Amino acid sequence: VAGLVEPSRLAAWRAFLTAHAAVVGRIERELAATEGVLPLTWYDVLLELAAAPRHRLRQRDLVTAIVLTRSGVSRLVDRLAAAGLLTREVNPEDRRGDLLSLTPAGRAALQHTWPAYAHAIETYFAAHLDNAEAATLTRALTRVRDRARTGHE
Amino acid sequence: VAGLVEPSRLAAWRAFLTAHAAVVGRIERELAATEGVLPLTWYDVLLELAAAPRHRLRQRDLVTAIVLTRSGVSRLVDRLAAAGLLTREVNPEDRRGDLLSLTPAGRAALQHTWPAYAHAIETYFAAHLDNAEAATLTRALTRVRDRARTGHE
DNA sequence: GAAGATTGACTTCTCAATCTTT
DNA sequence: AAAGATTGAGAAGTCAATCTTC
Repeated sequence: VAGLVEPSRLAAWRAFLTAHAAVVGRIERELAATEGVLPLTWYDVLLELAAAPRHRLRQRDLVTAIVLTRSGVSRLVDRLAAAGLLTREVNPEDRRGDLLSLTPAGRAALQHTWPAYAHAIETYFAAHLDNAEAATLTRALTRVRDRARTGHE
Repeated sequence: VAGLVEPSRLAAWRAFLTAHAAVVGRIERELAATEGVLPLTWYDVLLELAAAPRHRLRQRDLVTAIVLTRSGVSRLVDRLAAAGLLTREVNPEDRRGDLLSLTPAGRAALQHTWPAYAHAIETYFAAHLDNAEAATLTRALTRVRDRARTGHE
């Protein structure tokens, strides 16, 4: 298990994998245990919607934003729609993809979830980073993510 | 979507989540497309076994090493055993948990997989980090992981 | 034909309950 | 009772094939 990858970078890779599993697992279990709070993925979808130009998105846009396959997004959106948190509206300008938009209930759920989510991020992630580390993580991981997306290789 | 978490740390959190999904997804698809190469989780289990003191571990040890629940480990080990990559041997000193050990086939698969895996890590992760970033990632993420594990709250 | 979305079949994981051994 | 492991039921994602609209 050596050669081929420079040791300090291999260590970074292992830390990246295990930290993700440990922290995300923790946070998700904590959210699941809290009454009326949305799971992480649901939150992400609604957040993207809230942040979108006219508060409307096609599923296509979610594929890259939340990093899921097309079918994964389709099923996730089904669940959110069934829960009444968003609606699909026909897009008159391109009937291939409906426009998703937040319902009032979706907006409320988003606001209600944020404090619990923020608290979990703070407790299990943010509190353990200093300013310089946070900046480095953002810069390095954003670069890594974008290269992986653009098919780099 | 503000307050409660310092913005630069929130950015780090978002980058952490999306980078993980993008990079791991990429690497797993690449390994899956390569003939005779093991999936990431399988590799991790065999690697832990290879690195263990007498090349033997209980499932219990895998729970923390590869960050899965007990039942997840149980099912994963089932698959590896069915594939002939490891065996369960009764532990005479404590019959509650079998000892896992690599078969020759498991050892061979490990060696055969490493070059492909190393190449993928290099291409989609390591190549995009400089030395300082790699060191910071390891230090910061290891700390974060260990705090999440110890129930920190 | 290409792009957006959906669906069936399948994989892998989690939780909760259970069993065995200590 | 606690620790290690397993199992049934269910959740959520992937791939490949398919359908609709551009």
